[in-house]
Amino acid sequence: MGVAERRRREKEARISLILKHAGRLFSKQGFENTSMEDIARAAEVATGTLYLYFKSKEDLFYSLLTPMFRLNHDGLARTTSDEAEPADATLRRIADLFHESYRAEPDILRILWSYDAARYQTVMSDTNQERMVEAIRQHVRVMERLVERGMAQGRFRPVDSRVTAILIWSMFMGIFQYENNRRHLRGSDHLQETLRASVEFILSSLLSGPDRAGGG
Amino acid sequence: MGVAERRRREKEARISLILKHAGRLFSKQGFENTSMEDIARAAEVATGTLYLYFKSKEDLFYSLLTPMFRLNHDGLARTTSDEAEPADATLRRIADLFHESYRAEPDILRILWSYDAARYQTVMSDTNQERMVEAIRQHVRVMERLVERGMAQGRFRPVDSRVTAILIWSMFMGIFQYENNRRHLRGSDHLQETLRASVEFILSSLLSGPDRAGGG
Amino acid sequence: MGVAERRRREKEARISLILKHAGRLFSKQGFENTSMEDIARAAEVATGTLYLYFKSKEDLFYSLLTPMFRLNHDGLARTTSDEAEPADATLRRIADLFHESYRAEPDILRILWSYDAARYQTVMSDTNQERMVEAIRQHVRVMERLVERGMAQGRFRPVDSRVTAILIWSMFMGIFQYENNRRHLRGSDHLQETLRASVEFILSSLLSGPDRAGGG
Amino acid sequence: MGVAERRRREKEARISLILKHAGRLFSKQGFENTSMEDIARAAEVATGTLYLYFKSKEDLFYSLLTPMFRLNHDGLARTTSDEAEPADATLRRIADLFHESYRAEPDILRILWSYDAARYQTVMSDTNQERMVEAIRQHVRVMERLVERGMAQGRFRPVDSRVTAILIWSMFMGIFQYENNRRHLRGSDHLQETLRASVEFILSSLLSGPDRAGGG
DNA sequence: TATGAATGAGGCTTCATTCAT
DNA sequence: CATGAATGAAGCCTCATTCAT
Repeated sequence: MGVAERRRREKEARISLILKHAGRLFSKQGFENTSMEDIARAAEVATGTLYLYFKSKEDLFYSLLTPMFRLNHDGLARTTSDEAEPADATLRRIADLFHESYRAEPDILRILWSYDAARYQTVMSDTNQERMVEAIRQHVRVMERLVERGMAQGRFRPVDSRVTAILIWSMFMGIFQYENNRRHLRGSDHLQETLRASVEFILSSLLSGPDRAGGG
Repeated sequence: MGVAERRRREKEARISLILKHAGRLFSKQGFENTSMEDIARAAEVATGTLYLYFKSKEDLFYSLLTPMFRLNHDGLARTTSDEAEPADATLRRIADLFHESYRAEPDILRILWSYDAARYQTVMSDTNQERMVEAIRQHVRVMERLVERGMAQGRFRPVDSRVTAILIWSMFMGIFQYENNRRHLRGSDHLQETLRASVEFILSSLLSGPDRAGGG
Repeated sequence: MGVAERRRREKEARISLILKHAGRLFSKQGFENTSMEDIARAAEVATGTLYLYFKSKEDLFYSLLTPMFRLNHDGLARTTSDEAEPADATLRRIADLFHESYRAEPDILRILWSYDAARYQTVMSDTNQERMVEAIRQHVRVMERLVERGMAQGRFRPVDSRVTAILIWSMFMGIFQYENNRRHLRGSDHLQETLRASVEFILSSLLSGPDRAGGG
Repeated sequence: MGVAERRRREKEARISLILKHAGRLFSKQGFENTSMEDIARAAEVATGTLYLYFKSKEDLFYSLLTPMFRLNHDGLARTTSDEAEPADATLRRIADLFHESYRAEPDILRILWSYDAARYQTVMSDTNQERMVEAIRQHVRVMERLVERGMAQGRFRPVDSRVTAILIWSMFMGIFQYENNRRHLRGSDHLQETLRASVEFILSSLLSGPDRAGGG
């Protein structure tokens, strides 16, 4: 009994070990430039072991998306759950949530911001394509509801909440890409400060009347 | 002599034909999923012919960056050359310039917005890596000077011009990525309107005093 | 002691269970297309268990030949033991014996008729190769003695008993192959009737004088 | 012009060289035990070259069937075309035709006699399955018509022509298998004499009245 | 200069076999 | 004894690159 339990835990540990290294390699080198042998070597298992847990290279790649949904549902939902909180405060916390998510699992978030539907079409099943898109859509919807709340609270000037949500989301993703390159090339890490600056920038556009803030 | 001249022109035409099809295929299918034979077939030349003009697949890929610099130098420089123009007007024209560039050469611009230093490291020489980075840096610098001009003109509120330039640039690139996916998945094309909305959003943050505009 | 006895019986039961499923799979899918895991799953044991009883996949395969020898020794010997019986009657009973053997253990007989020395050379040890060949040789010898008996009885016209035995044996094996394909492709089962027709055909050639029969 | 012609001839020569060695290896070692590298090495070409001419290992295998149909249509049709010839004489010539075919292309004929519908199902497309089956069916039909002709000529006793055709065909294929094993194991080659003996055996069953012959 | 057939290294995947429990 | 997870060699196939014409 105890044995079965241990086995199960070891199996899960091994799977998540493989996923960790796979995510790291996939996001660093891309799907095509990462070989199954690379992953096996990094995770310190034999090539064949990968196929005990994943049906194919694609399957392994897709499995990385699942944790992303958890971030999505749990994290974002919790952060935005307090409807009474001023929208600008919530937005600041969202930026920090993204930043923390990045610190915890950079590879996962990178899959999100570098998602290219046209390129992944060849390597993703329709189902996974759809899951991916749905994850992004939900993120944008959270932003949209937040903007609406800000307007309802009288703190945000009236805007097109849908378009504004897209702008905010795009800005965040663009920052991830930019700062990631900067860190890779320069070694300097400005992600958090740029994210925060972007929030102030956004708020200085959205906040109405006396709340209007000066940027970062 | 006339013959040599014709030969030279034919050669250049052939090269640019190859580049056109290569750019199209690379950006549609990615670097690794595009074979040299794919390119040869699309350009209607033999496989071996590619190697007359490009030393390797990488070399061919890098050669696509050159036109990007032209956009950079020629287009952006010209668009921002009139120092007397109000910065907000210039920014609106920049957004349209980006949009036109995308219409003319979507593949080129995509290389820019999907640039991932870590991923390309394996497939790019340091030299080309540097050229790529320099291109982006110049773009950001143009934005930076524009923000500075806006402040000098008294039209923009005082901000950190460097950070703000990064935010603007990141927002543009994020929008390209987002709208490109949306178009691929939904078939609807909102690129120009989202770009324009982003400019108004930015300006509603930056413009000082009575000029402050309501967003898209 | 009773425990040891039970253990022994369980072991034998397990071995013969494995052999049953192995034979079924080998003959349906061929040696190379049948994996040890296939066999383990069919026999409802673990993969490793197979290696408790068989040194290798080859060894397992060879072990299937043993029952074939039993058919050979026991069945054929018994069927042809009555030296006083008219040879033609014996031949008819041999055909039925083959047919019954096929019904009981189709896989075993198939190994016999599809035996290809050149192909099996790579996968069989010389020893097993020899056992296989010896089995076939004994079958042919039984036929040969039968033909000789028929001639001695004055019922068969004088023929080369060796060659005739080969012809009969080849005909039987050819019929197995042909009818097996027909059944697989058409779903119709003509094995027994074709075997019987072949016996009558053979007898119409061999029987001398007034006994000469009309075929199938 | 002459160049194109030479190229075409070289290409065909290369294809038939590959086919020759592939056929040899496939029939000696079987489909699964023959690797593409084996074939490439035997034909003295690179692995990739095989894929210039054949889409897959299966495709290469199937391509071996085509020559078989030529034997079928051309050879058998020609041999049996003279409707006035006594059926027994024709049968003797058919046996020799088979023997010659075997001498010319043993691998091809072996594919025929070792054809196992159940086994090939996994490795053959339905189309090729059907072509294979059709080839065998045509062979049997030729035998059937021959038997009918023999009866019409009054040389053969009345029999079920269909069943008799199957018996003859099965006998031939069984002999190929048997003699091939014998030659492989003993080094002695009795194929032709056994085939001829089988014809005499068959005729001693079929021929009516005074023509009835004594066996080999 | 242009061609495209040929090359062969490298990637994904399967599976016989081992071994710790 | 029995298990089944882990191993890693080997197979099929692709494709960047070369070279004879």
